Order: sequence, then structure tokens, then C-alpha cells
Amino acid sequence: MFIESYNQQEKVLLAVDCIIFGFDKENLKILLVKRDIEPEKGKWSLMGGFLNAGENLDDAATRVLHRLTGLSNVYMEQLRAYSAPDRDPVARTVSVSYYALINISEHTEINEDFSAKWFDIKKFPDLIFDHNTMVANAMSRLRYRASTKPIGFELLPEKFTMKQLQTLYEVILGETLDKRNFINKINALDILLKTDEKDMKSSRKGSFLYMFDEEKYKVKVSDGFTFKL
Amino acid sequence: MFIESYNQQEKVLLAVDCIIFGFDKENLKILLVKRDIEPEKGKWSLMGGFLNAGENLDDAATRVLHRLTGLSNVYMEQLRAYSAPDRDPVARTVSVSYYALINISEHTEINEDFSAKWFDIKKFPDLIFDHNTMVANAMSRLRYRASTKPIGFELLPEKFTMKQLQTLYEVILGETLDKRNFINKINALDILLKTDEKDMKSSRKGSFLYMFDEEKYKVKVSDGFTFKL
DNA sequence: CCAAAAGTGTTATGGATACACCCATGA
DNA sequence: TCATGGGTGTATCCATAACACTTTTGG
Repeated sequence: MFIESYNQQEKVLLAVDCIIFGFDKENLKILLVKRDIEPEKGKWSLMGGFLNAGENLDDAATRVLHRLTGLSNVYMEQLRAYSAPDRDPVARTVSVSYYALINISEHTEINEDFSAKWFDIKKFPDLIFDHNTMVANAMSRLRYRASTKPIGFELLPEKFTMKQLQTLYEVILGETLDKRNFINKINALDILLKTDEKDMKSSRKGSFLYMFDEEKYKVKVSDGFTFKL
Repeated sequence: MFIESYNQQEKVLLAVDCIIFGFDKENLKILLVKRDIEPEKGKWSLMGGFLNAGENLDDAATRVLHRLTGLSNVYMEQLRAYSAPDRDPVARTVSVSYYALINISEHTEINEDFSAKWFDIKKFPDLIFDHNTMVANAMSRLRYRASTKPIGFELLPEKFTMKQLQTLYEVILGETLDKRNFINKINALDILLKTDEKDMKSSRKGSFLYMFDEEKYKVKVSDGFTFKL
């Protein structure tokens, strides 16, 4: 800010809205809540909340996510501010969107107060206000980030099969990938740990489980390595 | 937003701050203003302003830029929100940063009320608040965007030499480029118009002037072309 | 005639892509 | 024994990177 005096400036409500992504080993999902206040009561929306005094936006987004899911230490990233004057019919509210990546399989403790539900990213209901746009923008940022940083692992359980990892990247990138090329690429990155356990659910033969070796990744990064898929 | 009632929420001041990039045919610059109010009076800062009622953030950023430079129709892009509770010591203010790309050579009508000055991006004074961080983030977004969209032309005069274009990309990307490879790549994109005029200032032989063919670019994009440098 | 910048193509390298068969196992 | 998904390697192609000499012309 500059020039105008601080007094006599309009203040606005500032909110955060979270695009919460999950992956159920087959499809990419988003977690939506059913709005229980007017306006638009009963319609689906992103989980959101207002910024509190003494709190920054990251804190607010973390708090909002925690309130819904009980989770902490979740990967979140700020996306952008939405500020159309009439975007919220009740009061002038500017909202900053965040996306979060959570691992569905290990945590299904969704707070029931919010009537939340997972929806497939390819078909979910119309959302209130500008939330549809927020989701679309989040999706495109996710696509970019997934090819730049190893964030895919945030969406997977600690141990996962190569097939799951590949399927995840396929749904994020929106294209099918060649199995051998994908595995070659991943192995070339040298950031996975192959366990000697097998997942026997998906086939008779069973498929090996892998883990993301975060320590190794960090060391490689500090040596100048950059993730690229 | 969700759940909390709209009443009794803290409202905040919302500002925009502009990272204004320019290019003088040799170096990348940013336009800074000397702050004439307390706190930090006399220190350099980004040009900014508060969000008005009935205005969205893009409008506010456009207005702020216009006030300083007199320019309209400038390329601007929202970057992100800065929200540390104590980032502005006077009042709780959240700021959304924008970067703008302007063509220095054709417009030097900087409003004198603001004691503004162009600084080389590689050495500019310490800025107030979190403005240094804003500039750093803007720079990294600019680097990314420049290899994704033909925004470089926003910084150049209508007609420019290949050398100028190459130098621009070199300062944005922070690396030197091979002349022949650069020209081959640019020509392969097939979005430039070669005029029959020459710039005689830089050499005895003179170098041809080119223009960005925006119409052709748009047609190509709608045919599925994507700019990539 | 010389200094200074403009202009111009080809080869080499490496990463990306395409592609098909055998293996292990439970039913 | 057979059906199902898991696992594996190589050849081709294309985009990128490296690289040096000739042209023009004002002084």
C-alpha cells in the first residue's frame, strides 16, 4: 500500500476456501461440504472459513482443514485471491483459495458436523459462488506441481504399488502413460524404496510395495537434483 | 467461507502491490516509489494502494498502475496474498501482489508525485515490509511465464531486433543463450513478422527489426499451438 | 582496410517414445 | 491349466546443444 492514508479505507471480510484432493487408488476426488447456512443452504461448497485476528492465511487454511478432517501436517499450497465485489451475496468477502493433498485410505475421520462427502473430480455437483472456478484453477496448479515436485506421494498411503502411483499420475495429468516408460522414469529418479512386502489384493502374483524415500530426496535436492516427471 | 456466521468476523484492510517490470534494451528493471508517509517514510517500496468498494483486485491493481504510469492495457497477473499479521505495523493489512510488464522506451511519463525510479533487478535498495519477498516471487513467476507465454513482447517496443529479444530472455531466465539456437527456435515458432526496416544504432551493418504477430499467434493457439521456449 | 556486430546450418548427443513377451499364482 | 495382472529391455526418433565463419559498412 502507498499514499492513501490507512484511515477511511474500506475493510473487507477475508476468507479461505480449501480444495481438498484425495485419491482412492483409482480416482482423484475432492471433499465437499453441504452448506448449512443461507444463502445457498443445502448446496455443495468447498470447505472454508474466515481469517481470524492474529492469524495468517496459511494458518487459517490449516485450521479450516483440521476442523473438517482432524488432520495436521497436510500438504497445502496457496492458489490465489478471488475478489469480484458481488461474489458473495451476503457481504463483501475476498477469498483466498488453498489446495490440500490428503491420503484418504489412512484417515477417514471426516467431521460429521459438516456433512462432507468425497466426489470424483470428473463429476461433482455445481458449487456455490465461484467455487467451480476455484476447483478448475486448483486442478491446473496440481497438474503443474505434480510434474515439478514429488507431491503425488502426499495422496498415497505410506506403502503403495507402482500401479497405484502410475494411476495417480494418469488421473492428475489426464492422460494414459506407458507402463514400462513410467517405471523406468520413476526408477531413474531413484527416490523410491522397494520394500519386500507385496500387495496381494490386486492380483494372484501380488505386486511389490514401495515407499517414498523423503530423506534421500532431500539429500538429492540439496545436491542440485530437481524432480521432473 | 462456511459455517461461521458473517457477523462478528474481523475485517481487514486489503491492498495490492505492484511489481512493475521494464526492460531498457539491456537490463531488466523494476519501478519503485519513495514512500512519503510514515511508517518507513523515505524508504523505497512497491507501488500499491487499497482495494476500493465495488472494485475487484485486478481493477485495483490496474488503477494503481495507471495512477503511477498513466498506462492502460498493461499486462498484469496476480501473484499471491501476503498475510503475516504484523507485516504492516500500522494496521492489519493483507496485500495481494501483481506484476506488470511495461515497455519503458515508449512511455516515460511516470507521475512525478510519487518520486518513482527505475532500478536494475540485480541491484535495488532494500524495500519496506515484505516487499523484497514479493519481488523475488514475482521474478520466479516471470521466469516461468516467459517460457510458457509470449509475454516478452510486452516489455519490448513494437519493433525490436533479435538481439534485443535474446538479451531480454537472457536477463529473465538468468542464463546466456546461444545466438543461433535462439534464433532458430524463435523462427520455428513462426510468430514474428520481419519488417524491412533496420535498426542502425547498434552496428554499421544494421539489424532487421521484427514485430510480434499477435493475430497469427492467436490463430495458432486456437489451432492447438502452445508457446514454449 | 579494419573493427564491430549481424547473419547463417550442420552435426552430435541424450532424453523421450514405442513396443511384446514371460512370470507367478490362485482358483 | 488357464486367466489375470506383474514385471522387464531395447531400438528408434526427435528435440536440444554445440559449434565458426562470412557479410556489411562507417570511419
